[in-house]
Amino acid sequence: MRLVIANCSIDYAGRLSAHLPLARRLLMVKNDGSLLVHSDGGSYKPLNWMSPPCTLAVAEPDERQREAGVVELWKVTHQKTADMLIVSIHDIEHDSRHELGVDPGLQKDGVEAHLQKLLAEQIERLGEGYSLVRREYMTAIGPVDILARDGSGASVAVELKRRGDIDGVEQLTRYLELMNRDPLLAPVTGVFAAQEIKPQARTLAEDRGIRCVLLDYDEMRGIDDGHSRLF
Amino acid sequence: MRLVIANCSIDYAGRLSAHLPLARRLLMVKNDGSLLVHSDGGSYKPLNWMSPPCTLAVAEPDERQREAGVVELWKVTHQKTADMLIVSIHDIEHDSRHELGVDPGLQKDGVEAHLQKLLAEQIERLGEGYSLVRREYMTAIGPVDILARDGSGASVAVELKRRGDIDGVEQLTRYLELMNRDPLLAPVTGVFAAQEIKPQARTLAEDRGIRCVLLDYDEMRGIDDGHSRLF
DNA sequence: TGCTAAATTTCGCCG
DNA sequence: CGGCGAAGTTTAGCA
Repeated sequence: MRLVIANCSIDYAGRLSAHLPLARRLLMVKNDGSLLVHSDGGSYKPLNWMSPPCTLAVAEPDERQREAGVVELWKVTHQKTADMLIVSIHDIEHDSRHELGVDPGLQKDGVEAHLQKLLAEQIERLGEGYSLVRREYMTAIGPVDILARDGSGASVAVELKRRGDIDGVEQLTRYLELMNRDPLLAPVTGVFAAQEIKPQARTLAEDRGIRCVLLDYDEMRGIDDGHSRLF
Repeated sequence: MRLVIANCSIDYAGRLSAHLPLARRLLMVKNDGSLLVHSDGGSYKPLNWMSPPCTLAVAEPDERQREAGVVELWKVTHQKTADMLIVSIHDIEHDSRHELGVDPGLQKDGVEAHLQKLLAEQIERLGEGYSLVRREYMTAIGPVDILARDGSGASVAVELKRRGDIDGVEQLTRYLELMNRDPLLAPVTGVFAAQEIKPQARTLAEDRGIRCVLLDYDEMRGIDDGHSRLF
């Protein structure tokens, strides 16, 4: 990600035409080439933007533009739609680059995060003698929703979903493969827990020795009594 | 605006509950206290955010959090809705502040910016002998949409709107008052041009000696033939 | 992959 | 200021 604070004016031509007069703004260039133009107010919506897939090209300002004070021209063009965003930069106050990596992404929820908390508290739902190690157990490829131990003390990795789909099984499989290479954890077994598990996902999971557990959200919330919160 | 690049995890509790696992992200704190959390991909929508009006408070992590690697805690709370966003910062890579000032705002348009270009090209629509001086003529209180000269060489300030309302007349009035104090420009007359002019706006404009001109977008575009673009 | 409907929607217009 | 509807909508779920 590249962050630029600059005096700039902006023209957009695409599904509509729009213009931003000269002012100091934040230009956020994401790794995929997409651009967001933010002011110091308003909501989360940028003043203007270009969605991926798109490419940013830096052009030389022509003489007329240079006379007008333009020192750099950015042309951001969309691959398919031919939308174009032109940033006329007059003055750069700040310019920095940062490696952010791929984001693990939002665990959104009217349910899922809560479900995770509930299952952590009611870990015995997975079986007699189960105990919680921790939620969001970090691995090199991302956090495992819940790490637990079964009655015999063996590690159990739990993948939690509201709707249990193939993707979730694949995800858990990757975690298990990685964790079973760690002698301190191995052997690690897997539990795929969800409110609803698609037949395909169940078949795949059981074929890989992953146990499927259906969770009753209302019942779990009933026990929890709803008094507790995330904080 | 404050820009922070940090390793952080984020919890949101409000209209829903959501969690962002630990990862490197951009935290954008706007002047109104609102917060945007961006990753290096996706669209213009942040991973998470808090809309204004809200306040950001920095808290000390407790012992358990400190052990988990949290060096700073941000609590962003919404004034009315009691929504809360908690940013657990593990590591700050970058932290900078920037004064951006108030943004003049987007001149959006399926029409207006295009209309401005078209009228600039077809300035004779305002009357015999009219000539364009320039679009976006800058004044101390903002840019006048179009500055032109009439057949006699007198300055004409044009305010352009899609829907001509009282506000537009007031705006043009302010420009006219300012410009008429400039001996190089004065006397400056005003033209209020729009696709549609509200009766109240027309009355006010004509009362102030401002001429109203109705623009036919399709007709103007027809003459322009659609071959030209903003660039 | 294409559609359908919700969104922590945001934004603008109209009363 | 509240309601209604569109958005360069975006996003998520489902066939």
